[in-house]
Amino acid sequence: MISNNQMVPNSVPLAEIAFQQIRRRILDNVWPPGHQSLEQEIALELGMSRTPVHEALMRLASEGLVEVAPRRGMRVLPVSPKDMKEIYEVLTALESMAAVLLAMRKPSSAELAPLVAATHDMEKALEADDLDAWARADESFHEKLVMMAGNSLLMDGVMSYWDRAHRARMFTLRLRPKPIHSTQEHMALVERLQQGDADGASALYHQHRGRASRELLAIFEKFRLQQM
Amino acid sequence: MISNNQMVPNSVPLAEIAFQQIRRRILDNVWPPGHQSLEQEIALELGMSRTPVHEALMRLASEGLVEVAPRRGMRVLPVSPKDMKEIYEVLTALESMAAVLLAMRKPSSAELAPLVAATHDMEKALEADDLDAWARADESFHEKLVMMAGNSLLMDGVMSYWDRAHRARMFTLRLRPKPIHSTQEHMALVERLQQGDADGASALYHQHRGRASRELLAIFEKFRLQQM
DNA sequence: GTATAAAATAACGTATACATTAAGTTATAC
DNA sequence: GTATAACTTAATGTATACGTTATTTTATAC
Repeated sequence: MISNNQMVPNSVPLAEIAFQQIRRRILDNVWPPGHQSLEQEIALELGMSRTPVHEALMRLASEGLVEVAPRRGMRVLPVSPKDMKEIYEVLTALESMAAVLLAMRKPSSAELAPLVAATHDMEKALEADDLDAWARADESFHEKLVMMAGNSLLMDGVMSYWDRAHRARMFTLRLRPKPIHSTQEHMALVERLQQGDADGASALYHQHRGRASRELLAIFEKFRLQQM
Repeated sequence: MISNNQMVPNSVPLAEIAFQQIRRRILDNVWPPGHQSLEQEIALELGMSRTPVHEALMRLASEGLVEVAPRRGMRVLPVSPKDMKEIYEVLTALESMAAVLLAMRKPSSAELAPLVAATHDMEKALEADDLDAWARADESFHEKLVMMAGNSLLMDGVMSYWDRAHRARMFTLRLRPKPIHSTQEHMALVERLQQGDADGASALYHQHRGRASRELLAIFEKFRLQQM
């Protein structure tokens, strides 16, 4: 049995692995909001020393997923209704800018085909009553759109903010009214993009995200989810 | 002589100090784009060990101010015209959202007074030909506006993106045409805010930032600043 | 029995030690 | 003389050791 202590440090830093692993546990609700862990515990669980774990926790804290209390390690942060409101406002700003940038490029229908395909996937998932598949297709639509805007900084920002909203969105997925309007709104948006109608695309996007945001926050209120 | 090695760790973490110190050197161009330093050198200069310096560098890298090359330490990143274009697109999205949020709150004139005051400071600075004072007043206007929007996540994001654009803006401050239109645009914006005209405020903000962005990029082209 | 003070324990921030790896230099062979 | 290979050097990533501080527990006094 090989038992030296640095078997595979090859090219992927342990700090990066720690970051990804902890992030995944949080996003998948394996570590639900309020969960606490000590650096030492995490290090042991991940088979590394405290150093890379500490570095990962600092990063996760700056991304708003955890808080590091002075003496009781990290704590997975809940997402309050206020947080969700703020996140959605930022996302609406960034994503509608992506729509504007894309519209100004006057994309061809060929270029927009993946968006149409994703929208069809949403429709099919809805007919099959597969909400998870619907959520995946919906995320895919928005991701493709932001990617096509051609601004990598914008893309990075959007992804970071998505992370914070992910758990709340998953939680409310089965509590909110069936998202029957989304496919129509997506198709209308694609049409505007193809016409190069930046203002129209922006307005539609604001409307689309505004509705989603309102629905989500209404559920939060309804279920008295002060935190989740 | 006291000579133990942990004299003043009281309350402010060294990693935070390292982050601030290095950030300031970069923003003030003490370490210009392209400047390289080794972790050990920085640690020596700041009177601490490599550990907190390493942590600070990771953070600075994630904020886009430096890059950590595999073996030659950190390197201060230049800001390319493409970077500036991307940063300004993101900032335009976030700040115009701030204007929308503020307008929807229908702020009183008392609340908006600081914005008017900052605009007057800009005017005075322009008359006195004091470009540094003008830049400070201009930044103050935008900062106050974003702060008043009441979304702390938005505020944090804007500040982070400002950091990246700061050096380029300082550099072009004396190369671009005198910013005589800014005060008018600011006053027009304040008027829209006071009327609660969210769409008008948003449109004006886009126009305002769009003009600034075009002017800045034109200078970059003119001076062939492939990087700075 | 309760409250306060002191001591012990535990966790993080930081320093230091170590190992891996990449770059540079030198030596040898053709 | 040039090219390739091996060795030396140096810098980071990670592990470990240490010191400080906060919390908890225990002991003592009222």
